[in-house]
Amino acid sequence: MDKVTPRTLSGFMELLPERQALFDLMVAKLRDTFSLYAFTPLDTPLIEASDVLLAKGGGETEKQIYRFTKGDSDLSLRFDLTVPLAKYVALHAGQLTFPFRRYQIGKVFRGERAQRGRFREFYQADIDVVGDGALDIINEAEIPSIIYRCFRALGLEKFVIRVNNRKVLTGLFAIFGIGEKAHAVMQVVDKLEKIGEDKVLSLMTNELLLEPSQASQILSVITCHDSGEDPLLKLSAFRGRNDTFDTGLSELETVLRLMADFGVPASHVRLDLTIARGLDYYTGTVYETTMSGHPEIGSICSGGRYDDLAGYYTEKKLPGVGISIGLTRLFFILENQGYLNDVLLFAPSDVLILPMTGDMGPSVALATALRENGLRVQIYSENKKFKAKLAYADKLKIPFVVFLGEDELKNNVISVKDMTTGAQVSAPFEDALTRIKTGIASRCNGLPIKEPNQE
RNA sequence: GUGGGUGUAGCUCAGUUGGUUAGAGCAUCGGAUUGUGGUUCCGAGGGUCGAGGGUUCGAAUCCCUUCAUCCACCCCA
Repeated sequence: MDKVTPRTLSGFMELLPERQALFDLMVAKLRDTFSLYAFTPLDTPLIEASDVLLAKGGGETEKQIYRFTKGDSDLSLRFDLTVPLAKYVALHAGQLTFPFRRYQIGKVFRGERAQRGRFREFYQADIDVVGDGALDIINEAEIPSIIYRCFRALGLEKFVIRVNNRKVLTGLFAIFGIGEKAHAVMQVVDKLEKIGEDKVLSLMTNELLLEPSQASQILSVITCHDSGEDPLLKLSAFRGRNDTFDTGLSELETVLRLMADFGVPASHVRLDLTIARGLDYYTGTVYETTMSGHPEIGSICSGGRYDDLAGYYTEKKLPGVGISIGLTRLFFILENQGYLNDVLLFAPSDVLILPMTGDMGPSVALATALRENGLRVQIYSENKKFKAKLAYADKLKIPFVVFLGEDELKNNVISVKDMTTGAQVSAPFEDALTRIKTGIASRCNGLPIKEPNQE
């Protein structure tokens, strides 16, 4: 009979057990950090009614969304966690307490061509604060500081949180008299780092039909950081000529100042006027975080302020600020940069019990006793050759193997083999337990813990 | 959606101008060693050379088609 070829679709990640355990450790670390900042966990369905997910409509979303029908239902897989949040908040606004601080970690789906660092199914970790009617700007500084803490908690050091403000850009473009082209200009400016100044300049003059003098003036402001100038200083020269600009600049100054108070060192923050983000719902502060050594992976974290999150679902005005971490990308960066090397000792259990008697009773009782002492224990119950049993422990990197046979039972001891050193001793239960526990304690079974303040 | 590269064992890849029975490393399994793993040694299994068609005495190799995959663009986490 012909077998179906087992395969995993391109762009869908599937990990072997050891790497999966590491991935889960990463996620656990993030959850802990989010909790520190008083965010509450949330989960929403993977599948939603298509009209709900596509309420915003148009563009890439519609092209990339996985959409299907089941009977008469028109359904779609969520392509981010922000739209489901908007629906959730609009739907349950009456029962929620605002400001609503939630985090959500889950899979999202995008039907685009897979590439390095680009998946069709990937995990996002979102944190958002949603206000009722109003939301203080302090949140716009706290959110990126959480990102900083998360990344440091994972052991990452070489990353930069780029901050910008859309009001500053739109205001600036209005001052230059190209307000109606602001959106298109932002899109082009966003490419600066990728295609370079000359190409952006030619796009601006040739495609967007800006005056060459306008274009170069705009660029000189936007790229002033590269020429060693202080962007804030450069920008303040334009103060007083456009209300939106003035508001944006004040916001930007406040956010940058508060971020420092929230504990983000200047080395990890950068006012970058080139980031604009194509996403429509950002109205103020925007963030983008990239790894210094990995430009090819692109952004692993981005977000910003939106004034009207749930406008497609409700009359209620619900402003918010949020950020989204691309966990699947983040995981590959952690692996590639060797941050997980320290935890390669990860094993699913601390002790493997090899029963040497026909009666499994004593082994089961031993397993129970060890588990009651907090050890992760597994009984090898398969009828294999002895060497195969030890090889099993070896392959899974289980640090201790316990033998329980006639000799041990007779003398009321257990034999413990330390798989790292090869040393083996027979000792009474309590003695053996201490031995194992000390051994386990010296192993690293978590992600490296680095406190943000220990620079 | 547009453009380019690559498809040979479970994985990473060799394979000469087209020429006998398609190879290596790793992995797997067996043995050396039936109450002792990792190292070593010996051995074994595993392939419709992505698929279909064509040229040829002869195709993994050349041509066409198709599928898959990777990269770049678009867009994005």
